[in-house]
Amino acid sequence: MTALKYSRQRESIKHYLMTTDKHPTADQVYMHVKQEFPNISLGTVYRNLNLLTDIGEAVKISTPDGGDRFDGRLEPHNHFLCTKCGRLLDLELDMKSIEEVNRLAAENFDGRITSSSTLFYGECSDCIKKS
Amino acid sequence: MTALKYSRQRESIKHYLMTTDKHPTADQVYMHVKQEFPNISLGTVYRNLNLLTDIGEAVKISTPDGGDRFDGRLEPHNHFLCTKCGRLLDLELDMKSIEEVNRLAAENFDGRITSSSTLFYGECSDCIKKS
DNA sequence: TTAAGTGCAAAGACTTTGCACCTAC
DNA sequence: GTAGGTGCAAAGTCTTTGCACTTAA
Repeated sequence: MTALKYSRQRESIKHYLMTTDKHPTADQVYMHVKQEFPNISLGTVYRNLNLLTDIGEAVKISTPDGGDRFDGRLEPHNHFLCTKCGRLLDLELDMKSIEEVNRLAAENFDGRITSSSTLFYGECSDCIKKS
Repeated sequence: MTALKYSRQRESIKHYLMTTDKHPTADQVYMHVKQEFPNISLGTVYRNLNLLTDIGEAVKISTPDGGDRFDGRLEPHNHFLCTKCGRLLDLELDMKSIEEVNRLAAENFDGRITSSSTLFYGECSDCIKKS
């Protein structure tokens, strides 16, 4: 049982995640928070990202390319990964649809589903324009 | 332009992926194929898993815990990750539902969605029994 | 005061790659 | 014969961790 203590670094990381839609990697978070805390270390960033994820104040998103991405948007939502440029975008799918999908999935499954996350693949509008 | 040449090692890897439902990691594939090819190297396994993935004969699944998992089942389907024991299971969701989800997602999105993969989280039946 | 957090650097886990040799075609 | 594949080991990338120091409470 370990009490959570305030830290300016953690607040800064959390604030960044909550105000960006970039789904940054740990390293991108590090680069950003470094502007405010030039001495912060990557280890601290990782520790805090994992801590925030554990207590439900951030979400970790795994993609098939490269390192994990982090998201400070906490409502259930889904993501789109552009297979051309690697950009990860929020993708709206209303709560009702998400619940419906979970319900459908649960029908023939004997475990307990608590959440789901869909990753859509394709080409983002920027990449479509360029081609 | 690089022509694909037959290799017994690659066939063995592919066969293993097609006949197991274990969603093995690269290392687990290595351990298995090693029984048939004692000298095979982990590098070869990775090279072939990536090759198979590239040509669409295997699917790479990223999860928030540990390394990527590989799947030889090619029809669109989804997965369930037990957050207790880490097991990754196939989870049925009929094609129509998948298409419906993709359609819903595409509605308010200006990119092009080509596929989707949903990862469900929760507790598997074995872990429920034990608790 | 003291448990929790930090910075740093070393270690770990996972994956890729260069190279000399081997094999399908 | 030769482009492609393999085994091996070294290198790369991403992440975690031990430790001495700092800080919130």
